[in-house]
Amino acid sequence: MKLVKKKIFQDFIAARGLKSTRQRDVILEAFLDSDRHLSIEELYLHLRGGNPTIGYVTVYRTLKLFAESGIAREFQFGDGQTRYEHVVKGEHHDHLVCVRCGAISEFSNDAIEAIQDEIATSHGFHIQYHKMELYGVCAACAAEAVEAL
Amino acid sequence: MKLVKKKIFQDFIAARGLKSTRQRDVILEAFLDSDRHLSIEELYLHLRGGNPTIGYVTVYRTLKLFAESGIAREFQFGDGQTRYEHVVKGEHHDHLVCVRCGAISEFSNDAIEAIQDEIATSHGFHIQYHKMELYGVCAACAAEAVEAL
DNA sequence: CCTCATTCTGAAAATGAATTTCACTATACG
DNA sequence: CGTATAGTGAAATTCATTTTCAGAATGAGG
Repeated sequence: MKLVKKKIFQDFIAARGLKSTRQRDVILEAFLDSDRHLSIEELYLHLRGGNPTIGYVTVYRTLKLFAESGIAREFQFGDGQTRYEHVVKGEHHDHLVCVRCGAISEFSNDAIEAIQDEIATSHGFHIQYHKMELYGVCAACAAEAVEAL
Repeated sequence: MKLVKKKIFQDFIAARGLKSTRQRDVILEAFLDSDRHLSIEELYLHLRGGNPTIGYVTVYRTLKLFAESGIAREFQFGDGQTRYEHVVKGEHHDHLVCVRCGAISEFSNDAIEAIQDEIATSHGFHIQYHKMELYGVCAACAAEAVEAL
């Protein structure tokens, strides 16, 4: 899957007449290896450990490129930072966001997608994509809360 | 419904030991009369027509208060501005967002809510609230696009 | 009605993330 | 190689949000 995404990005770079650079390689590698749902800053800080360092702006621009190429999606979970996750076309999932610890987990459900299509059709609406997030307390935090009593 | 929301907000103000002011009254009235999904700036600009004028900061703070009191919800639809819509507890709906004209319409669907609960349960997750947005082209924009051919 | 402690208001300043600019550097095509 | 083109990164800018602070309004207790 990682190789597929690399290939997609390389093809995108080539088709656009863009160049392959050390920074883009390093950022792509780190991005694909990372946990999902990274913000620009998180990825930037992670990369600063590396050597030599890569600028914030380059991380920012490269993540935008990833999104344009289709290997990443942009997200806003309400904490003020834009987050990126790696995906491939066709793949889709939604999120469970813990309001206590901020953990983000994923799920997907075909039945919901089917109903969404029905709703859209009945409104004369042509869906391009959707976002669904369930906010609440994750199992780990709930357990912790019980212990604390 | 408008009266109910006013009452809720007044009770909230009283319970918190806050004061009732002309500005809050004006903002509440305008907010409840307005179309939903207003940004701070939109509401501020709308109010500037009035006389005398109310400051941006006051609109900002008052909308936050509305959200705390439970008569409003905060939203991010990806255009960089925070939007507020008026709701009452228990009421819930989701959104269809047109990527061409920005129009936002609402829908609600019990089947989806039921599935969401199941998913949450199977993840040991305690849902507090959820957000679901379908992005695409609305009927009006689709019609326009066809005409333009 | 006054008094006055408390809260509000709103202009201005600060913050914080995203985005642009620009001088310099790296890439890659010929 | 040489050079046109794209990329990089520090600094500056933008833009919405949030905080600060001095003066104004509110309302509870005289």
